[in-house]
Amino acid sequence: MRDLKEEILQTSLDLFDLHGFHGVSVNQIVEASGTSKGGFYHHFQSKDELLFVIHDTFITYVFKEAQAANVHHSSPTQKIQAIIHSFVQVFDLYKPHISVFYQESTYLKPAYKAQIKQKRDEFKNMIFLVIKEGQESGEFRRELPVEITGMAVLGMVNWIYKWYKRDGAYTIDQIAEVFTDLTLHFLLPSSKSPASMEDLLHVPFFYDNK
Amino acid sequence: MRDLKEEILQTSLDLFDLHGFHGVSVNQIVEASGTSKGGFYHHFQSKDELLFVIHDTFITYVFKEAQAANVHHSSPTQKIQAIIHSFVQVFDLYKPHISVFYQESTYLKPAYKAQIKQKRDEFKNMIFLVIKEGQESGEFRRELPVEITGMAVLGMVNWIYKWYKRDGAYTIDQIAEVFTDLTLHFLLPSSKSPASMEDLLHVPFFYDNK
DNA sequence: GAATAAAGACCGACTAGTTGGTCTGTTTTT
DNA sequence: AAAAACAGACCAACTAGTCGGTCTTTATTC
Repeated sequence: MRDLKEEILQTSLDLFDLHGFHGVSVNQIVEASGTSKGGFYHHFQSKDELLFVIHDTFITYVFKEAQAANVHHSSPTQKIQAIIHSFVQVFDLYKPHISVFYQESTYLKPAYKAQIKQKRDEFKNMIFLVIKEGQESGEFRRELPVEITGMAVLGMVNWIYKWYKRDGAYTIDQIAEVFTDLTLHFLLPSSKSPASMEDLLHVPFFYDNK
Repeated sequence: MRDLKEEILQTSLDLFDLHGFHGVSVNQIVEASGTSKGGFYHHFQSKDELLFVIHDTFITYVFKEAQAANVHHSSPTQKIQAIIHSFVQVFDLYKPHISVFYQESTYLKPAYKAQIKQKRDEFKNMIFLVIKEGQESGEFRRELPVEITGMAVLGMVNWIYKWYKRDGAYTIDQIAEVFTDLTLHFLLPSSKSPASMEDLLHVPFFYDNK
């Protein structure tokens, strides 16, 4: 009656998050999920397929979220704000998936790796496009090279998985707000930046810096 | 006559970079280095020690560089500029080390892991301190929470290892300049930002954006 | 400087344990 | 009754690491 496949996924997700893909054997997964080798291989062709499913679940979600943010807003500033915000939120929702995604993608079999890479690139290009769009409309600083700037944003956000903890000093919302603040500060021309920022950022918890 | 230990290090570094720590067996290392099991275990106590040496080499270097930058400059703005610049350069010098450092640290044995973590934390704290110093002196925006802002900088730079390639579209110097530009743009108060920036950033290759 | 001794560098067959995966059989659901 | 869901003993391949032995370099003595 219980969904064994889901059980295996959750269990292995937690184990991989703790010990890495190669730090966990199929036997360990099987034991921790309260099943058997037979149970495992009934639902997954191989350990590698399990790894792929984890990757795919996550990247598919992120991409759809970004796409929604892209469609529902008109100005590049609003778009990048929405993308960063939803993207950062993901790190609270999908923490274990993400750890696996960024730590273990090396070990994906070529056929799987290619699929993941494609979706990942699409997401990356969406961010690049928004930046370019913003530059062309004159909202964003034209001096910035799109790729480097885009990778800066991606790096800043992606790195969250290395340090974010639910019970840490900052909530995921606070992180999202600061990161959008930082991003807009380097994207928007300095003249525009301070004045119009006040409308966008409702500076919630910042004043506790003594 | 050749330095076998160094040969093993370089070879395994390249192999780990390509296939990950667990994707490469000691036998493969031994074969690719043109030596034997005996040769390997004469120089390294275990495969785990090899992993540690790679980690330690890199983090020790980075920390010393940052420390130097910290001492040789007085103002926080100059410090953060120097730190980012030298830090980004490292990604050209130590690419394989860094891949291993960020991908495989999960697999360090506890005793080794503790050592690395300490050095890594020291480096992180140096960046936090510079930001805090800048806020206290009034150079940097006081609204920003130190930790989140610091992790943004770290993430932005650290992520380089995922995408930088020597024969890519941008040199490591270009990346370093853009990243310091971005960082100063969100650290410095908006009023200061544009005017004083022109002195700091000699905007070299930016005008090729059509 | 030749002879000898000692230490370090290196070799490779071997082992004990673990790994992902299979296969036959049983139970449970449709 | 047939098909899907699961169990668990089993296996071949591979793993990190060992160990007795050899070669090469260095130190010491005559």
